[in-house]
Amino acid sequence: MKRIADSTVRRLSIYLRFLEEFEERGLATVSSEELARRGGTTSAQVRKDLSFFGSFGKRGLGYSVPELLTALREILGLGREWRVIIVGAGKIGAALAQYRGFRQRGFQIIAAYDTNPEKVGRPLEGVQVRDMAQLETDIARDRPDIAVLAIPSDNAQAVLDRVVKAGIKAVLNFAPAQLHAPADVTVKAVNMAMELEGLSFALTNRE
Amino acid sequence: MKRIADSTVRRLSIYLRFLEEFEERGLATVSSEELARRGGTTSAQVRKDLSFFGSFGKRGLGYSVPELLTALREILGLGREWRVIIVGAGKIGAALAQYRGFRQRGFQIIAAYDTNPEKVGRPLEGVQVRDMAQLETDIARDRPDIAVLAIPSDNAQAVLDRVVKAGIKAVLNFAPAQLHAPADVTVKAVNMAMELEGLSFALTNRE
DNA sequence: ACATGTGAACTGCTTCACAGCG
DNA sequence: CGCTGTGAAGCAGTTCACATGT
Repeated sequence: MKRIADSTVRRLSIYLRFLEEFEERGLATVSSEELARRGGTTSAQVRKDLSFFGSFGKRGLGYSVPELLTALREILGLGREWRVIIVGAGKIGAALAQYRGFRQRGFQIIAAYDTNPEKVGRPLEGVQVRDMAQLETDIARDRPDIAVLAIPSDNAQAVLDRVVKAGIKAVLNFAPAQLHAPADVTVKAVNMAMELEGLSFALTNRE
Repeated sequence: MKRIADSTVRRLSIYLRFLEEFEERGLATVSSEELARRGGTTSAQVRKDLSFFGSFGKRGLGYSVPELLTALREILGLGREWRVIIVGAGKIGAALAQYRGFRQRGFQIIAAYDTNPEKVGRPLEGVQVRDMAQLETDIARDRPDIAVLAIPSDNAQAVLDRVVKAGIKAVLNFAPAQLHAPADVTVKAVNMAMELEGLSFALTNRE
């Protein structure tokens, strides 16, 4: 398959949200123009994004909401359950564990990990906290698809190396560190400090 | 000033982190090559990024670590304290309130806001929780620079409108919703669900 | 000799504009 | 006629390659 731009995938996620909303409201069809307006982009962009994956619309009419919804879920791989582990049972790990948006879209949190003996064994927001020492054996047994790193920067690369070696191919990193992984492993980063610095830059450099 | 790409600003944040580390280790100079290797980019990219703001290096030698550090802090607007409010005292708000990386870089959290009377009045991770009803009057008095939205999607646009109307020009949004604001207001979004969907896509569409 | 700074070339994402089809 | 689907054009960000300064 042709390589798809990151920006395209992010917009597909956005369209998906609107379509879910439209479905709830019982709307039968939607135009690229409508999706664009809501998503802060252009109708041409919407059509181009979708065109990479097929022809989902009807000329002169627009897109069937349920049909496009199904197509987008398929494209994004949301037609199945993904097994997720959270590494780090601190405040951020806890916030993630209780986040309803995950389960809702098929991301099932199967366990959290921490080194702190105080936390190990106790449930965290309904998720079992296990000892980091078990990480490799657990991954071999439970075969999670995704690891979320909610740990300090210092250990982030070391822990990434461990989960990668154990066979994980997708990682979401919350540590404010630039991590390196093999090409067949996808690493996405959420860096709050960096976003704030972007705001600081914007506030400072406005004419 | 020429418009600076978002991607450039993000990379400057990354370089800043490495320079802080280099300074701690007492290194005097660093080359664009070294910064590139650590940051997962190319030396030409590093030099181009910096060139938008001036000439900070010495040919044949590289960049002075302390000098480039000072320059980057200046560029990113980190030479001052930024006043931040957190709207939403839930789990995510709590995780943000205790996050040490903020204060460390000059982002001072002056208050959190919530509608829940159980939470109002009690401190959250050392931050005072106030009633959302006071939002406008407090903003007028305290003049925060940045608002962080850690609230459910349903209210996110309404709350954004309120803080914008009260004079806030920079917003960091954690709600998984596409928000719209006037052009003179910078809105950055952190969307965990969307990042996970990006991973789902990557896992699904690999050849 | 070495590493920066930068115009030029390139790559790839976005926008345009219109043919195609319901 | 209206709106999609899509080549072509336009534009922005990245990479190249070398002149420049130490």
